[in-house]
Amino acid sequence: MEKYLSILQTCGLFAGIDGKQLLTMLSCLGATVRGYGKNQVILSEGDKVGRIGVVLSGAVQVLRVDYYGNRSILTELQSSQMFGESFACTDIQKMPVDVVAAEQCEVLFLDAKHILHVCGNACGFHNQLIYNLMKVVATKNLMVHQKLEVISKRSTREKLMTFLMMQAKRQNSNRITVQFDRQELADYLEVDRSGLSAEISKLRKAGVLECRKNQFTLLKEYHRN
Amino acid sequence: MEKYLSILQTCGLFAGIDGKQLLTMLSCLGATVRGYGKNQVILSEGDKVGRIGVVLSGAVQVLRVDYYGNRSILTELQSSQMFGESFACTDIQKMPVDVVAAEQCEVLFLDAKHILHVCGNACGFHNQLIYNLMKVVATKNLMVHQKLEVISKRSTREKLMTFLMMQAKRQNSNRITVQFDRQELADYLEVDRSGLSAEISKLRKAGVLECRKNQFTLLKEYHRN
DNA sequence: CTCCATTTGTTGAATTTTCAACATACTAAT
DNA sequence: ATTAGTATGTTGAAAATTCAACAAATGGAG
Repeated sequence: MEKYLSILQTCGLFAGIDGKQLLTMLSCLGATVRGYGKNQVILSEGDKVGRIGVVLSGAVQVLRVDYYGNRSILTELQSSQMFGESFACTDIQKMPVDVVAAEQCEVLFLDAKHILHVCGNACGFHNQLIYNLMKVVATKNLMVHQKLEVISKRSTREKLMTFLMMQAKRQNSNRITVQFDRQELADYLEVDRSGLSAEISKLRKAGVLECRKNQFTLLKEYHRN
Repeated sequence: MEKYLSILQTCGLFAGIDGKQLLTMLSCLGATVRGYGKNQVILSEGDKVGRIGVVLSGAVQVLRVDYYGNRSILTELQSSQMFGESFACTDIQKMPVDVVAAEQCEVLFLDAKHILHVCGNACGFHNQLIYNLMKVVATKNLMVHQKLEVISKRSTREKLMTFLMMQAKRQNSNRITVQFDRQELADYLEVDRSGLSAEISKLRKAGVLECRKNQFTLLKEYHRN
């Protein structure tokens, strides 16, 4: 586990917990590590809720696929980010989403019940852990809200621009590196891929943005119309 | 405060805390109560985050209004439900949404920092409170996910049917009472009101549902096409 | 370098949504 | 009961999205 220590220390769940104690906790929390290849399914919709995942390397996507196979990407998580925690903290039994490897990756799993319910060993950091978990869940909540703000927009153009401006703010730059390819971006924005490409073209011609592959640059203040 | 006791005891934040202790806590948490008339703004986008609201009576709506005045209703909260807690638990400073009285209502406000950070009085229930708060936040997360699932659908019909089936499941009946009027339902589903009305008509003619005012009845198993 | 496979861009037709305007139904108050 | 005001339903035209099919560009593998 030691080789994962540095990445785990940047995980919100373990904030304020030093390395030595973290290692002790891991066994207490039933930690296991597993690797996945690109597109491999990590958790399926309907799976039993109960394990919390921490991305150690690579990236995973949280998504939903409906009856007709329409893929909806909820979020992409990079290393040190968690998944499953929000569901593990509620009373639901089954995962409402899929988690899939966006690329080759390693995932650490923890038993949620060991975090939520104080264990016999009385390891003193439970309160810290629960406090941290709450912050993680709240922050996730904020992320979902942001996604909601994006796809609440009615047109492809507004969705794209809202998304890009949000990313620009987050990355604090007008040059934005998007973690999605076109199809994935369309599946994140809940729009048609070809329509998205067409819209990008228009915005480029209008001088609103530049785009090379998945590198976008916002050129001027965007006023909707 | 005593007259609100029974409603507060059904609030997730105070689960497992008995009435007497609850009353003691309230003053410790800086509780205040205020009433609002219909459509009155309770919190505005941009307001300082920090107070957690509990609906004591009536109902409130959490919504966002964009540049062009398009209203997007995120959720409606009934008595004993909370708002603001997810934002108070993160590091953001400003509310990203509005909270408005859906009807005449009373709201109890608590200071978030008193819940998050142990107070000098060392009231013993802080851990319980934080644990409860985590569950509330996680459950809210689930709600946002459900809304996301609804508006991820591409067409008005799919959005409506997904919403209705979700409500039917929740209310455990094919007869669904929707808490929104048409315009509000449209603003929740992120679609055009008249288009929504037209779609309801079609579904009614197709024998999929009945609808009288805000009472919907699902008539047969719905298979998309 | 060439070839193959994948990704991205383009286009027009079909579908759907939105918009605007109006008709009808409903509610509450006088 | 009448009326004013609001909510809901209907319609056609305009706008936007989706779909399908293909063209162009990209990126690896051999």
